[in-house]
Amino acid sequence: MKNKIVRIKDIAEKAKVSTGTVDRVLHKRGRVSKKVEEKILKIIEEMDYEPNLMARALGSNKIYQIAALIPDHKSDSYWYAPKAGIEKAEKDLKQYGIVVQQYVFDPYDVESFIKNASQLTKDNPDGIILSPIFYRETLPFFEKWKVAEIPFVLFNTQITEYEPLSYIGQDSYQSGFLAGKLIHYGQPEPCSVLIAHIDEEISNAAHLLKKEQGFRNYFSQNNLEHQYKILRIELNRANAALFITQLDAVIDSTPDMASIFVTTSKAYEIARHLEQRHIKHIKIIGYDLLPQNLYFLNKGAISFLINQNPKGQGYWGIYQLTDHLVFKKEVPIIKYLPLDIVTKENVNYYKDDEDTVYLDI
Amino acid sequence: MKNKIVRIKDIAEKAKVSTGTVDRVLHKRGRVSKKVEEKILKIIEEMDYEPNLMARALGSNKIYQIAALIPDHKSDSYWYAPKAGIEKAEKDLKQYGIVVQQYVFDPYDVESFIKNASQLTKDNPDGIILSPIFYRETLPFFEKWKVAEIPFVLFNTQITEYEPLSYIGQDSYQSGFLAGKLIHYGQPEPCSVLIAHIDEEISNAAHLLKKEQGFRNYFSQNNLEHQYKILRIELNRANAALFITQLDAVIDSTPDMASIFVTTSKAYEIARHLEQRHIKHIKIIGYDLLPQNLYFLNKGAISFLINQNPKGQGYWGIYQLTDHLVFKKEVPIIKYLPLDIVTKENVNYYKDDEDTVYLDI
DNA sequence: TATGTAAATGTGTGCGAATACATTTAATTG
DNA sequence: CAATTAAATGTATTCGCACACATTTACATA
Repeated sequence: MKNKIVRIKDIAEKAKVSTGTVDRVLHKRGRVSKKVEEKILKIIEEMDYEPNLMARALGSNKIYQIAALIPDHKSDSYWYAPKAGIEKAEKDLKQYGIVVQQYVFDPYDVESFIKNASQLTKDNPDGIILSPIFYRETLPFFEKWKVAEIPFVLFNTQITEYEPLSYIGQDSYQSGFLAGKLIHYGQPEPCSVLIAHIDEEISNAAHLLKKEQGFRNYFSQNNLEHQYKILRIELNRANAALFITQLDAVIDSTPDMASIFVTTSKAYEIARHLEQRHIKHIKIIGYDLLPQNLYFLNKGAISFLINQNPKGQGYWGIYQLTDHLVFKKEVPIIKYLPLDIVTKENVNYYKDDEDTVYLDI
Repeated sequence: MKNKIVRIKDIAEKAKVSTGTVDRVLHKRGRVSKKVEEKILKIIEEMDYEPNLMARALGSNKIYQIAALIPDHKSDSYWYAPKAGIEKAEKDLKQYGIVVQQYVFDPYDVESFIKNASQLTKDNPDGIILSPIFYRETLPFFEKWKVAEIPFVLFNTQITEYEPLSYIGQDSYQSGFLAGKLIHYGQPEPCSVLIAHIDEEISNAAHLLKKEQGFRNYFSQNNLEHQYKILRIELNRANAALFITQLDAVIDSTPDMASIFVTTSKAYEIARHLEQRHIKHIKIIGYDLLPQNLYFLNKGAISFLINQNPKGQGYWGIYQLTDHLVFKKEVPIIKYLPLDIVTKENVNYYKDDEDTVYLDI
């Protein structure tokens, strides 16, 4: 009942030492005799001491430089949201001494990535957040950061070598699985279904393959293989004519195609094309709430979007780093964000208004 | 570039007054000459002063008593989650001087509500959070709290008279609308659909009616009225035999019934009964991730659950009060939580593990 | 002009922790 | 055993703000 807040001073009194000694124990700064250390630790345990985070942040009066290595949203608007999330987090956490320096690279240019990553490394920040979209080129930097003991957080794309402080993103496999369910639920009759990978070099994009695999497994695990024929296609918008030709080819040669699952955020490209051809019976499921996708979602051309919450990913990344750096909290190694099913009727609550605050129970 | 953090002291220096005077202006404590006040306000504006919230909370060293007037979860397990959310928030916000006192009433006993509300009022807390499930009986207390200038936050159930500090919950109408979509999407062929209200006195539960209305409007707005026949039923578990009789009656008299929309968190009761009768072709859509619901969701007996995030509601309520009391922030009058569509394939990411943290971008 | 008084303004301390620095104690050496 | 030094422990100040209290100013009144 009467749980008064325990302060360092209280611990010190009880242990009959000074606050300085307690502090040393709390921060493992050494220079404390084993005997005393043990006694203090025991008392801390007993009294259930919890540091006052505000006093801590105030007293240490430190500035933490966090580096954000992110793709340029001018090259791919998907990256606008993580950037926004990062900036929101910076604003919220400024009071704890968090400062974020952005290093923006061109997602279609490896050199640009390397250049920025090098500069970042030279600047020696206290923490790093990045989306490691270039697998091979990222590894050497991980190595360096490990050596320099700079914690780094990954978002959007997961790389398991050189264990990061934390990964924030979705379970790609499960999201594909979920897409399978949504298509199956809306299409109980036998039909053909198309998986469309758009705009990514599939060989280098492990998460797209995972999505595909999850999707396929939904049908196989539910013994639906004989009812659903699953096709796949890789498209690239760089060559618009080819894009259309290839898409038309598969559509025209598959009269019973009922649904298309787009594994990237480019579902709107398919929707637009189907609209131009006045095809209405093909349902589309895609990812992410880009304005273009929302347009077709509201028109009914896209049935569902799975929200990867890119803004939340950015926000969370900074948040986790802050927890680690400022509050010395333990941070979950993997933070899977929910697989939000977004449709015309609930999209309003996922669209991002500036005031949304991320909470986490 | 060089935006050093602005402190009260900086303002005082620039205005050539003492920090005390600036403090008085900041807190509108009066006792400052008009001329000086204006000057200081101008400087505050110019320098874009933002108070250091930690220093503030630390310096004021105040304890805020928040009263939580909540239904007993022993009477209805739905209320377990909000309570958990409130307790989580209390734990997280303890460091800011937040203490929550719970007043638990029996949701099936108006007297119990009144008794607790009276006691609460007598205890004169700094803020109140409640779910006003008894409409009529709540209003007089709102009146009192308004007079006493105690901010109160509503969750789960919205009452618009006596504007509260904030309402946290879902848009019931829209959630019904969404349920309509989900049923329509999974059931494109003409059929009958049942709306089931379980365990609530419908006349007093405005939000259930809103759900029903939203549900019906989905079909009418999409010109589906002639394809879908919508039935409704009110059931009460208090009389188990009657419950079953009534349910069976409507099922047996409606051979083309394809879906049931349960407007409360009791979808599992329907699912259980259908299972006992070995009926598998009827799809169920309900609310909330109660363990019993999850059981049938994972079995496939319940197709979708709309997550009202009751834990989040509780958490958010306390959080908003804290923002208001401690940080003097402006708080959104309505905080609609998203209409999460939960199905077997994504339920894992909505289930509540203890460590989840609510974030809010 | 002296005095009383309210309004206006200034000052000092504490909140809980971090940290630099000061002091005490113990161990080691010639 | 005193001198030296390293290890262990203690103390004072700071962070930015709130708030109680102290002080100064302005103005009215006798």
